[in-house]
Amino acid sequence: MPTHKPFHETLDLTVIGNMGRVHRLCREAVTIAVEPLGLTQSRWTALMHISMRGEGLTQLELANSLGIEMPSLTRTLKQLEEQSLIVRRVDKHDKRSKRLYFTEQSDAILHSLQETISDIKNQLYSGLSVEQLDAIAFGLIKMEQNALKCIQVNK
Amino acid sequence: MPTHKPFHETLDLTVIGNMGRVHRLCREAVTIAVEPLGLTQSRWTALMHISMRGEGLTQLELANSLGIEMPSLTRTLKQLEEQSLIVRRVDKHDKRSKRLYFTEQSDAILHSLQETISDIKNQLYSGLSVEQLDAIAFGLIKMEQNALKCIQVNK
DNA sequence: ATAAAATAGTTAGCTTGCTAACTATGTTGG
DNA sequence: CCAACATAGTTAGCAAGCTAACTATTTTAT
Repeated sequence: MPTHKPFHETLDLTVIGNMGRVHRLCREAVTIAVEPLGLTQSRWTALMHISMRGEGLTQLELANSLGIEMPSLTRTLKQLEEQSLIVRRVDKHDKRSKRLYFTEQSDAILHSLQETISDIKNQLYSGLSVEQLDAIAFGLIKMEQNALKCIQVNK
Repeated sequence: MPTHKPFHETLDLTVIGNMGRVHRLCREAVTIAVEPLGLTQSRWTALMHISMRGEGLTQLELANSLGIEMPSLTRTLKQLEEQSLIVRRVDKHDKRSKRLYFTEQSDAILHSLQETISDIKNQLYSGLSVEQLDAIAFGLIKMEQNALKCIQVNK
């Protein structure tokens, strides 16, 4: 058997490694709390962003807001439309675009979502000061920029 | 159409939202650089952790190290074994356990991996001080604990 | 004016996380 | 001692991210 130098002497991907797990757990925490509403993680996130950005935004705008690609969003929106929580209407001036609107059914759900998420958010961020949260947010943005540059160069 | 209060007045999931995207991009940056070796993200991560923890660890130990569940790991290890980059050997004393070992083929790959990842890591963390990275790591760990508590309570 | 390029969205299929339910082995308590 | 429970690993199938390749429009450039 060959011998191998341990990676940890030259390599520390702790932050990257932790991020995925923490992200999964945070989303799961919300999803469990929100389960009675029949919403998965991608669906409540999408609803939340539509509400945040305001009804009538296009799918592309929503995808950018969510930081995901269009095909990922298409699936989620299809499910939300089947649940009658949104409608997709073709834009009058540009027939390629579809704009997103809420329905009567989504009203109650949105209020419940808002309260639940606000509550969970407090629990997730508890013990962390605004400064600490800012530091994390700053670090993440910096790492995102670095990653994009890195991908650009090597692709 | 019903009216809706915008979420952003009461809700800020920026950090959580960013985490998933940043994590994906960081992993992608490494995966692109490492592509010539024929390794996907889950496979190079697993190899790296086996190297870090030392050959001969069990699958369960590796799963814990990676922060993923056993079934997720089983698939990745099956692929690595098909690529002849690891072998799984049943433990002598506990026939339920399988211990993980490198092969002759993995030797060259591991060295190349180590160098590439070390390089990418520097790029990803560039512009961030040790203090800032510590702050992020601390924040992530705190949020993970909060999320686990939250899941426990609501489940 | 129209042919070519760009853009919005969809579909198909991959990756990698998950849970639930299973097998096989090991441990423990009555 | 052995029945019940616990543990390591696997299999099957879901969730949600992705890219590549497609359609249908819109814009641009000759």
